[in-house]
Amino acid sequence: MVQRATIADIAARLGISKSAVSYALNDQPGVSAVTRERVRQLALELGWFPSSSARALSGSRANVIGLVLSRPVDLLGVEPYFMRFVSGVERVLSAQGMSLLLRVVGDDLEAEMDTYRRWWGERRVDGVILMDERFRDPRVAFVEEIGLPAVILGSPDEAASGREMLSAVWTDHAADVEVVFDYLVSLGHEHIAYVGGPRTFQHERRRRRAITTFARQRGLPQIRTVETGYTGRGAGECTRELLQSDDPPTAIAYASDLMTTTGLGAAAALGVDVPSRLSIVSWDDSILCTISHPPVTALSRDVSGFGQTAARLLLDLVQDGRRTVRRDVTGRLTIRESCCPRS
Amino acid sequence: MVQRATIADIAARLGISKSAVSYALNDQPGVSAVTRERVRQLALELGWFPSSSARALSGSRANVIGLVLSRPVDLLGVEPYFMRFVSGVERVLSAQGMSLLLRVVGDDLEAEMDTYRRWWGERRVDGVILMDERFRDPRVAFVEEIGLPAVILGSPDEAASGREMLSAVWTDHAADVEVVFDYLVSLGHEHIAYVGGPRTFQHERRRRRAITTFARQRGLPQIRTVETGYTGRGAGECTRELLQSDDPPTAIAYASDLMTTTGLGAAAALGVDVPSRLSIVSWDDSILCTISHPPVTALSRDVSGFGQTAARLLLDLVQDGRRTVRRDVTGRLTIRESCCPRS
DNA sequence: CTGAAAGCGCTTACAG
DNA sequence: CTGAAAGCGCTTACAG
Repeated sequence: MVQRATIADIAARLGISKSAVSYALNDQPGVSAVTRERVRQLALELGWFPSSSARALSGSRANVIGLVLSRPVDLLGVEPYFMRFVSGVERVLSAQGMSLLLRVVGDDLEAEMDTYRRWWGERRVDGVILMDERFRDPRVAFVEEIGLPAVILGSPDEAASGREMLSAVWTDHAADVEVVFDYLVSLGHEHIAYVGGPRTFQHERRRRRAITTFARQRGLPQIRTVETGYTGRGAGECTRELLQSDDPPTAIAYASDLMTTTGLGAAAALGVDVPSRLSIVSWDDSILCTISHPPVTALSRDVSGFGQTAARLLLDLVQDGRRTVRRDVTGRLTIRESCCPRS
Repeated sequence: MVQRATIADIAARLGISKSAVSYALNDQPGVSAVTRERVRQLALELGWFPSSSARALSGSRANVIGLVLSRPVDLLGVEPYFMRFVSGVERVLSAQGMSLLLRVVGDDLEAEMDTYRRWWGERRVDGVILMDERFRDPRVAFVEEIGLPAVILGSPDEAASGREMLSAVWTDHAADVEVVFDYLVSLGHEHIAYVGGPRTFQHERRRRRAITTFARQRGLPQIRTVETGYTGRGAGECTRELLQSDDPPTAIAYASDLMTTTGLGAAAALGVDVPSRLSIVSWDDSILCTISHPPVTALSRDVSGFGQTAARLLLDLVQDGRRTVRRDVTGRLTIRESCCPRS
């Protein structure tokens, strides 16, 4: 095992003070160009890296960002969304020499908040990203109370207003709804169902409200929304019920790829052909939509880019105290083979 | 923002020394039961948590484990394997008050090793898990050289022998091969193809070798193996080629769920019915196998449990210096609807 | 059982 | 431009 060098080693070998070494290594004024160069050279030779804990202790910044995934583990494994998001976050962080601390808890906001309390108490993270804003989200007041900088993925009005250390990235659900429903309506569909996730998620509530508004404005009373869990199972059951009802929809939009795929399976099991008898759209696009049969038309969004944006806003917040409320880009519809004009 | 308390605060409020506080909080002898209790009580009231960096600096352990995922980001997002593994690792760590540092790099072993060098240099992690042993894996010698404790997911003989700070969890590929191929052979299949990933992965090489051995021992020369990338695309192309060859297989086993799903699609596109004309088995089981049509018979393994085992071995290594080489449990076949007797 | 002190490896005013 | 010193919040021998 190679002994890891410290600035004291470098200082000793060069016959200068530790402070000079520190200044040289941190691009601070106070050292001659020659000394600076010699220090750097030796640091490189010795394979020196600054001790993260020593730096954190004196600099009072951990250079670590925390992310808690509070969803059922099964879901995390199978829903591509999370890994795509994480990789976007990670990309921005590692480019800045920062790290990502990851914690997986079941669907449990209390455990999530406990984690924040602990991380922040231990000075382990500089800030966190709050995924999936909930209805009356207790996390917002909580992070504010303990003073933990955060970025929430959700609405600016309820979340970020008046908060000191909270930024937000929000999605314009009305715009997304127009993209999806305009398309289906343009194909002649009037009877359209949206199979969504639980109302405990703020984005589900907003999407639903936008759908209702859309339906009223366009005079399409047959548009309806259905609530289920974010599980394949739930989406399958909903699909079955919808298709077996007296007045089945001719088009269904699902909140996630996973739900879409199961919905597709349920339709197939009932002998309802997609797309000739039923058009299907997924509100989220991933390879699942590509490999299913038929490939599914989906609202594509850059989830990794979303993660990058969230990470950047958080860095702005913890590094410069800059609060931001940013609107995420609206999704684009990727047309595949799961929709056709109403027969 | 609440000011975070330190042991100095507690000591001052109680009129005792910092060391007494430290001993009390760490269950060390040297404090009376009464003092200990008063300290604990106050720490609780003040919401005190030990500063992780201060602890790491004096205790010389970071209490953090590192995990680098070096796979194409697209793959990570869509292959359930990684998140399942990560959640297993995370579970063991968080139960011990340890944290997981996650880094996502493209398919790039150099970048992975750079990350280790930096993490270790910065004393940021106590050890790492090396996923997916490669053929002539450069990481093994590397972590040994820099003195970084590690657990490798791979073979014991080439990897761990003689290494000081390397544990291993290995898989008995011959046993897995028997499970899968015995089943297919029992259905009357003789002409079976294995569509696997790149030979740069040690587990692919071992699996292949085990398949070849199996074929020779059973006198089944028509069993063959094909190599492609771990992408849906590659598996689709392989499937097409196999099915359009002069002598197409009657059964195909795929290395991953994702490949299986694409393979299924390719067969459907060619009008080859599964299972009546082609039986399909996936070497990895996840919900993808459940939601596909037909649902796919798969080798089920407890990926999360695998992650837990890896994490435990790593903790044994960094906490007690205990090296272990453990064999992972053999997979069980979950029968679904993608196989039937050869017609 | 208790306290004063050194040390972990840095950063950063403060004097020269 | 350079060095000696204090401090970040802990842990841990070492004296009492």
